Amino acid sequence: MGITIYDIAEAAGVSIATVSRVFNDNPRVSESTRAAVMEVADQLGYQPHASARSLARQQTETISAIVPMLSNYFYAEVLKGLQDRMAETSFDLLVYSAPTLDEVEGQLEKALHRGRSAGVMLFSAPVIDGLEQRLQQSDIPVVLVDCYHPAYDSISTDNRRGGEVAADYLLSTGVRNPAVLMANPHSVPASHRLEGFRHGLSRQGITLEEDHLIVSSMGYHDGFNEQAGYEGMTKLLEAGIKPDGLFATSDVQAIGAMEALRHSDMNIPEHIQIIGFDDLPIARYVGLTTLRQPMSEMGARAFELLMERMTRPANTVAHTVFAPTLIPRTTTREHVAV
Amino acid sequence: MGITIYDIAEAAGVSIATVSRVFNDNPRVSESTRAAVMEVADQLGYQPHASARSLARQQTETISAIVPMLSNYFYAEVLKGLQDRMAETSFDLLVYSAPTLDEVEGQLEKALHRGRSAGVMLFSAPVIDGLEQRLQQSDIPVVLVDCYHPAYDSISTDNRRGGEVAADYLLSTGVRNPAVLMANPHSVPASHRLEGFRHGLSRQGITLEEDHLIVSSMGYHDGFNEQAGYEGMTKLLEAGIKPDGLFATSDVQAIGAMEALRHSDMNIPEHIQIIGFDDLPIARYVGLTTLRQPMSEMGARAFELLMERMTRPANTVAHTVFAPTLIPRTTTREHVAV
DNA sequence: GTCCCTGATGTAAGCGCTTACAATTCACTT
DNA sequence: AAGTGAATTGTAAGCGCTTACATCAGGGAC
Repeated sequence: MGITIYDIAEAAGVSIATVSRVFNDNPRVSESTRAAVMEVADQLGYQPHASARSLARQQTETISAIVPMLSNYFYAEVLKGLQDRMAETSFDLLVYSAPTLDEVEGQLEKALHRGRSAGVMLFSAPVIDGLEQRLQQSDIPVVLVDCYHPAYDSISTDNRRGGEVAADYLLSTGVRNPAVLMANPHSVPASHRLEGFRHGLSRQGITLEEDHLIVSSMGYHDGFNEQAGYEGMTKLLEAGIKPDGLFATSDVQAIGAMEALRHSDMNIPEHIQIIGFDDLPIARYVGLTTLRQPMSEMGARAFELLMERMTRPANTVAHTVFAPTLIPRTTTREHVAV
Repeated sequence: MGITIYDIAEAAGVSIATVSRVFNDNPRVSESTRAAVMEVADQLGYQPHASARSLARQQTETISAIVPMLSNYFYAEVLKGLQDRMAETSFDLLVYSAPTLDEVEGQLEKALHRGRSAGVMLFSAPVIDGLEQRLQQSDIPVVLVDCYHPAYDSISTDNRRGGEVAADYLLSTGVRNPAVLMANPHSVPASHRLEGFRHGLSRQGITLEEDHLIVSSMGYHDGFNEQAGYEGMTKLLEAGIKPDGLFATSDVQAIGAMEALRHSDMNIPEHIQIIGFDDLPIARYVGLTTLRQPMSEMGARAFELLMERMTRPANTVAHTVFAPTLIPRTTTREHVAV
C-alpha cells in the first residue's frame, strides 16, 4: 500500500541506496539521477516511513513535553512559544499530560520509551527520587520548565524576585496591611512567590499577619484556579478581615478574588489593591496589575536549551531564569508620595 | 546502549520470539517462562523500542492533532478532553500547530508521513481542494473538529442554533436594537453564529441594522481575541451607535467589548446586555452570559470517533453535533414579561 | 594502451521488533 | 512402545530505511 524506496528505485532504474541518498541530501549523487529520482518520487507521492527511518538512523526527530494541564494558559502559552521555535526545525512534538504529580512518572515512562523521543521537557514537576533515577538511567536530554534541579538544564521565572517586586509595589502605592492568596504550598513557584513577598514586606518593616494568608490547594492544578481565588477571598471576608492589599500567586486566583469582592462593600482599588502573577491576556481586560512571565519566550528558550543539550550532551548544565516584570494596571493605585 | 530483546533472550535463556511474545501478551507462553523473562527484563530495565515495534507491526499508536493555536482556550480544552480519554489507551498525541490556514497543509503533510500516525484530528480547518486530495490519497483515518465536510467524521457545535438561542434570549430580556461583534466572516463557526442570530431576530420581526454589525478579523485567530472585541466596541461607540444588546461570536471578544464599555457611559446590563459564546472559565468570573460549548466532551468524543474509524474504516461517516447551552449570568437581565 | 584515481552507483548488512512456520517436548492413547 | 495432538519454543524472514564497503566507469598521466 505505502510505496517504498524499492518502488522508486525500480521505477527510476537505480538502486535503493541511491534513492535513499537523494532523500538524505547526500552529495554523492549526480545531478541527473537526483532529478530523475525526485521526478519519480513526486509522481508516486512517495513519503519516507518515519519509523523505519528512525530505526535505521537510531534517532528520532521527536521531542516530548510532559505538562500538568493543557487548558492552563501558562502551559499552553509556553508550549506555543516552544512550537513556534520548533517549527523552524523538522522536529515533532509529543504532548503528555500529568495533572497530578503521581502521574508524572507514568507519563515520563511513556515518553522515555526507547526510540520515542530525542529529548524530554518536564513542566512544573519537582525531580525527586524515582524520577531522578529514571531520568538518569535513560540518558535522554531533559530540560526542566518552571522547576529546578541542579543536575538538569532548566528554565524558570525568578519567583522570589516577583514576590519582592509585588511587595515593593504594593507598599509604594500605600498598602500597609496586605493579604496573600496562596496556592498549594507544595508548589515550588507558589512558595517562592510568597517567600519573596514576605521578604519584600519585611525590608520595609511590615509583616504579613498570619490570618491574612489564605492557603488554598483546592481544585485542579494546585489551587491555581479562579475558584480557589474566589473561595479564598470569600473566606477572608467572612472572617471579617479587611486587608488593604492583596497579592495573589496567580492571575486566575486574583480574578476569582475580584469576583468575590464584587459581592462585598469593598472597592478595587480604593479599599483594596490587587496584584496577580502571570499576566494572562485576560489580565489586561480586567485591569489587573500583575507580574508578567515571558511565557512564550520561556518556551522558545526551553527548546533551544534542549537542542543544545541534544547536540552537545557534555555541556555544563545551564539554568536560565527570567525576571518577571511589573505591569501596573487599575487594580492598584498610582504611586503615593512616601 | 539500549538493551534489546536479544539481551533479554540471552539472559533468560530463551529465544527472542519468546521474549517478544511475553511483551505482547501472547498466550502461547508458559507461565514459568513468562515470569522468568519478566524478571530479567525488569532487572535490566528493558524498554521496547517504539520505532522498531511500529515498523514491524506496520502500525503506530500515535495520533496527530493539527490545531490553530494551543494558547486558545477552546483548543486547549478540547485537547484536554481528548487526552483524558486517550490516557485510558496506550496512544500518544502528536500536536502540530497551524496558526493560519496556509500552514495547515504543511503540518498535515508532516502528520501524514507514512508510519507517523494512526489517525489525524484536524481542528477548525475547512477541508478544501489540496487538503481533501491529500487526505484522500493517504487513507489515514481523520476526524474533523469544529468544522464539517461530508466525507469525514466530524464533531462540532450547532453554531446556527447557538446564534438563534442568543437572539431569543436577548429578545426575551427586552433587547430591541442589538449589535453583533463578528469575527472573520471567513470563519465558518463565526458566520454560522451570525446567521443563526439573524434568523432568531427575524422570527420576531427584528432585523440587525447593517451598521450594528462590526466585523473584525484583526489579530490572531480570525479575530477571536480580546483586542478585536475591544476595538470593535470602541468603533461602534465612536460612531455614536448605542445598541441595547450585544452578541459577540466568542467570549473573548465579549470581554474586550466589556472593557471598552467600561470607558463609556453605558452600563452593563442596564444600558446594554451582552452575550458571548464558548463559556470559558473566565466568563463565570466576569459574569458573562454565554453559550456553552462542551469542549472537553467534544475532545473525548473526537477521540472515540477516531478510534472507531481506525478499527472499522468502512463504517459510514458520522457527524456529531453538540447543542450549545445557554448560561445566563449578569451581563444580561432577567426575563421581562412580554 | 595501461594504471590509478575519482566520482557515481550498487550490494548487503544491519536497526529492534513481529510473526508465520517449523521444531520440539510431553502427556496421553492405543 | 510407538503414535498423536496440544502446548511451548525456536528459526528466520521480513518491516523500510541507512550506510559501510565493494564495484564500476571514465578521465587523466605516463
